[in-house]
Amino acid sequence: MDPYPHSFPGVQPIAEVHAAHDDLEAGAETDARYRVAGRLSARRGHGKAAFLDLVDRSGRIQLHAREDVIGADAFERLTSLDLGDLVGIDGTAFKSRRGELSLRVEDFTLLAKSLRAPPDKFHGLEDVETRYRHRELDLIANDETRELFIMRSRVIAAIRRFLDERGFLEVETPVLQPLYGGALARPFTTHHNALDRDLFLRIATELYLKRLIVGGLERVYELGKDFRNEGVSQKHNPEFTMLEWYEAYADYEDAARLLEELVSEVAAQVGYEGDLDLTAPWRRVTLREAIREVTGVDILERRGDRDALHVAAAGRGFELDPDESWPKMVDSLLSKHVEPTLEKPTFVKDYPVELSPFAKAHRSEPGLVERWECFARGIEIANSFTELNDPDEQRARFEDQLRQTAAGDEETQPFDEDFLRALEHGMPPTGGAGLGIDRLMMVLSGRTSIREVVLFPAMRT
RNA sequence: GGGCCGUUAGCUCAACUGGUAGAGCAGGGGCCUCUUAAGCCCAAGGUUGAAGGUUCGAGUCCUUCACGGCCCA
Repeated sequence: MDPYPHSFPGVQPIAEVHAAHDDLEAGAETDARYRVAGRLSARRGHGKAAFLDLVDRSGRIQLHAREDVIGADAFERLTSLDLGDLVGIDGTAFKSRRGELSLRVEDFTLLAKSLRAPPDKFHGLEDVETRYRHRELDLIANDETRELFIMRSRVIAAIRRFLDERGFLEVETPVLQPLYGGALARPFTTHHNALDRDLFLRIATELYLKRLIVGGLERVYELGKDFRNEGVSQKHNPEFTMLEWYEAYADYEDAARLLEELVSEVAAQVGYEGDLDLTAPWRRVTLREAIREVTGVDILERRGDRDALHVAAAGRGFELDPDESWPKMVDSLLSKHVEPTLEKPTFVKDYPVELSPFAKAHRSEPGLVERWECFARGIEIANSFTELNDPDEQRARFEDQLRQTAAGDEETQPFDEDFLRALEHGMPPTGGAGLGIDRLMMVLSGRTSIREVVLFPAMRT
């Protein structure tokens, strides 16, 4: 018997076999023959007969092997297979006396030998470290893990479908960039040998995508990996999947409507069964109001006055670092005290300009920009602006970032002359947004760690 | 970066105040033709995360390190 044959054509998903015989009565036989393949997950021997469980991506089915059906020699070979072996089965459907749909084995083929012991058939694989480092074992042993990553794939496919149907073009922009930008984060650096120059792994796709809006592509999106050189946590993996889209002639309100529609439709398509109500419209609240609700502090009454804000927050029992700038204090109040309380999907809108170097000034609120962040289950999942398209204003924002860099801030925005030059050709009014796909998966799956929704999360060595 | 907890057989877990490291599953040998965590009998399976230390004696106590989890920054 060849332990590693080359192929096994004509396999049907196990779920289809179940679907075809849903209403068969216990003890009933059929003439329906199927070819299935998968991994052997359990065996219950009974001398000259045996029950085996076979698992494929779609599900599990019981096999019944009888010596009087396949002959003594084949029976011996089948029952001496190890749990974990990959086998192909030809068999006839029937329902056992206890009502379990099964295949009576008529022929079988070893498709690949497993040389290592599989995880415990009952407890599965529980050791978290092993689950992350050897995800293949997690997928073999734990149905929930397999279902989660199948759902992730379906979510991503549904997102693409949603955007494609609305006239968005999927594009690809550089991952290796001479200058990083589009977010406030530290980049990974790498080196191009032939050019003998350092390059950065992108931290966002924002600036290139807006250059495509300048170029007249009108509606674009990119769904791919960004890289940020920061610590790992339950919410952060150094490489993560981000969707960004930009829509000409739209603003941040349009982007909010698109996001809530996208998420509610995608959730429905993948059969979301969690307890969050994701149907649009979602709650909208200004940043000022959100912070006031939770802390009682009015940030705008103390606009730009970090001492006054510090005192006001301390008076309400919220300690802030007195050396931080006013906008950083606002960010602290938001991320430490407000964000964790936002369970239901919520748009928090209208941010201080200092935190948002690419957002357009608010049409009616001085000192604020048209920006929202969207939160759910206590974490940020998306971020959006009415895009700043005035090149002179953008230049001033870059210059302000340079001053913050000089003051020692490591998460600032480098000056991007190519991007400014593009804006100088004229960018239409544009609404843009970024949606963290890993974060979205946390929300949809109810997982509290990003590592649970990333196939191979970053691990130490 | 700090605090707490964890790391024992391939997997899931035991081992009291320091006293010969055990079990179930998986794997091996046998019995068993409707079981489903099948059952029964037999045998085997270990550098207790690593390195030091205390002790007559360390899985257990101490120190350092590695990796992971949770909480905090």
